Amino acid sequence: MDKQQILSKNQQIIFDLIDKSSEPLKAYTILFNVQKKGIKAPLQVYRALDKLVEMGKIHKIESRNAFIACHNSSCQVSKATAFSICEICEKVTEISSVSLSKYLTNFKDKDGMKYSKYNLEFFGLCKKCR
Amino acid sequence: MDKQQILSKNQQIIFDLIDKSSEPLKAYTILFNVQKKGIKAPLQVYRALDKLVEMGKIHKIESRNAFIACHNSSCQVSKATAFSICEICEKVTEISSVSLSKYLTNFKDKDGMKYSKYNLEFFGLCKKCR
DNA sequence: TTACATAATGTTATAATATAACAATAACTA
DNA sequence: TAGTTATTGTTATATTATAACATTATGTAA
Repeated sequence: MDKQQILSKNQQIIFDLIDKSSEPLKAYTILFNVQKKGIKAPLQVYRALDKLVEMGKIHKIESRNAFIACHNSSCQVSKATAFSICEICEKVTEISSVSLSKYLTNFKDKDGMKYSKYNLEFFGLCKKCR
Repeated sequence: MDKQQILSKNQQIIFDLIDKSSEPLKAYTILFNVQKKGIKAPLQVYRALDKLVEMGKIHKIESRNAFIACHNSSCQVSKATAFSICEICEKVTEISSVSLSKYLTNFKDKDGMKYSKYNLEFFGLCKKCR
């Protein structure tokens, strides 16, 4: 899907909130923050989140049940995601390493099988917390 | 922590169930299956799961909220996990590739930071579903 | 421009996943 | 054997996510 596509009203409201956030946002945190904009129900949030993930505009941090905006300009990595997560301050950074994505995209398991889609989460301490 | 350590009663019951399962098990599926053994409450299950994950006896498949037994004999990979997940039949296989774990353990981000812990989930179609 | 299809929205209810708080018991250790 | 830590039991509740159904908006092709 094309990242340049136009967002619907709810999608735009929720994307804007996630995009301007400095940290991953959880669904109910999002809900709380967009209630003044008329989005009242969890399902409205989850539906927008699903679509935004599909489009590659945001990513879900699976280990945290939280969402961050994609910071890779290139579309093709939306199915090949890697993040670093600080175990103290919970800061999450999207990793955009060409060599890493090449390595993982080309990785073959012992049956010779390749996987076009993956999600990688690194854990450790960020600069500040070390 | 040492994988050879003795498990407590609840830990053993829950580990045995996960270990003999051919697919990842969810917490409430586990609960249902161990009620006849006297484990009645979700918290009893979650506490055992937490400990088993800590010990490296089981792993959590984050994208599925489910748990599988570790099938790597070597302890040192309990903090460096990789799985393949079939998007049709949901079959999950733990990947034990020395080159992959070496690559990821030695991976440095653009700040030169290394991460000793990671979780990688590959998605695609398994042999049967292709 | 209208009919049809598809996407998005709104709403209520409920399912599924996970933890808080407190009390009691068992196992380890000095 | 006293003190400490790990484990268990129990009730209640918090958090995350989806089902089901009705409605409105948008895109598309005759």
